[in-house]
Amino acid sequence: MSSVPPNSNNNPTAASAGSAAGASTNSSPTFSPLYQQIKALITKSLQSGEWKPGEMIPSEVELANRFKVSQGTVRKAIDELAAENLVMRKQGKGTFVATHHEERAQFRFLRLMPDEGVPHPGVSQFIEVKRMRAPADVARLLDLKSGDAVIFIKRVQHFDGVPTIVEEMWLPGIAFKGLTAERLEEYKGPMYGLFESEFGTRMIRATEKIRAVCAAEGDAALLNIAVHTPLLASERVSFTYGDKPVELRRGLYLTERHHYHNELN
Amino acid sequence: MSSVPPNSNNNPTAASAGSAAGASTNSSPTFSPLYQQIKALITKSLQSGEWKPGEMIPSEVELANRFKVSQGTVRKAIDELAAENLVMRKQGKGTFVATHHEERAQFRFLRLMPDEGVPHPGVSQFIEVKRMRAPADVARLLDLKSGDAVIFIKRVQHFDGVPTIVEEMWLPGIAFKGLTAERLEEYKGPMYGLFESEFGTRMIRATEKIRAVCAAEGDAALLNIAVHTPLLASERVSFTYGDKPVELRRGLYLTERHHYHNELN
DNA sequence: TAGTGGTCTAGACCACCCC
DNA sequence: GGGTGGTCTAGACCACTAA
Repeated sequence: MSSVPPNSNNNPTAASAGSAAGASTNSSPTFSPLYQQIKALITKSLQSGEWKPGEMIPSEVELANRFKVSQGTVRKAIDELAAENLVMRKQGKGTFVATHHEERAQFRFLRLMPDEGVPHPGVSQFIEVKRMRAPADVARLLDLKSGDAVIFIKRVQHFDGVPTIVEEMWLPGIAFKGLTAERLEEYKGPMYGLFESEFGTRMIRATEKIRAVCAAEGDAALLNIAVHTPLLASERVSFTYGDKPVELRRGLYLTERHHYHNELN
Repeated sequence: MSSVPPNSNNNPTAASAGSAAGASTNSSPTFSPLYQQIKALITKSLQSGEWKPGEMIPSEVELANRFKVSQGTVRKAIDELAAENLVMRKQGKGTFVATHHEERAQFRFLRLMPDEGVPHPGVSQFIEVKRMRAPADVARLLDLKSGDAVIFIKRVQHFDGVPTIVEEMWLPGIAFKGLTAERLEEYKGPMYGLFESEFGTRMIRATEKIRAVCAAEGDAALLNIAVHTPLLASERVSFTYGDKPVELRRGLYLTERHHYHNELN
């Protein structure tokens, strides 16, 4: 295996019906590079739970042997997974499945920063947790049918004793069966950590739309502010593996002692 | 040069006083990898204007020869520069210095998107352009002394005929000497394109802080809205090479038919 | 056809971590 | 000492672009 011409377009598994190897008349669909195929295979293992959040995945050499490719190819696949925050490399130790139970990951999805001092987790006050049928707009964003069961959560978050965020969340009822106010209240740590550990759903990406609005009566009362105080309104959809939407979150942020921080590159 | 042990910690230029090569007792400062040094050298050439925005930089092989390293090392350096949007690779053609004169780059720093339809550039209405002395807060953010000369620009941007953004900008007076209302008005294309082509300052990164506020009288008049309408208030500091701040921009965004879009990864 | 970036390999050595 | 990821090299071939 050392002096043969490399890369006869070997498919590392028997997954796809391989065809058209070295021929020059490859037409449109364009084959994906080996390392992309490896990346897809590793992602599938992550998704299937073969390696759990926080655990170490096999070493590069081991994966190279398993897939019958060079270490360099595995490396490039893992590089991309690390760039997408699906895994985390630790020199000298190994490569680990990313998890929401970590300092670093705490503020990955919450961009609201205190004007002064360092970011720190808030204190949750749950207002309501219930099962309901998904309204049309929620169903559309979560890729469900209108009327499908969803879990609804409403909470207020306090920072330094100041109520700052009021948010409503909708989660698919099937995947989050058994999520109750008690479970939420007794759980210490980030909510996405709970979802990951207890419900096997890991959020890996989100999109957010932000507007400015005026506080309505109910929200003003919860945040202990005057009606018509300007607030940031965020609508966030979070996705798990396979770009599947699994959470809709609508938040109102009080920006008197906080601001939404963003880096533009 | 083929069978010698590689990497005797050769410095590609005579820049730093090389020391401590293979010895095992390297103490704290930790040497940067070769490709990082190459990256720094390429960045310096970009900054000095050796290759201008839009131009092609030398090929990987050529740079490898120039720096006396392998093509793979140059490649890794350029990979990072491409990830930071300093250069753009085009397969089969070459690697090009990134520029703000491009479709792709138009909306890199403006995250305000129309609720319906595709993003498109707005129409500028310049309200005021003048030289002034930097107030303390502006000076601090631009890394100037209080009272240093700055260019002040105020404009309204219209989308589909609707005034949507009112923003104020401050630029260092020295770097932007000769920037007048006429120059701004006659220039077609993105403002950062003008700054890049006419003033040799390329914005490569920015940070943004966003809050919700109520429209004051003056802004309400400019945007043709009621006083106290909620608006997004953005404070953006843009940086050029070497993390040097070169623009402060304070904008108010009307979010009735637009929203601020963000991707969380 | 020649030149560019993109992929893949194989092997060496380094830096870091833990036993 | 032995394992992990990180760097660096050298050389082959592929895919795309332009003359």
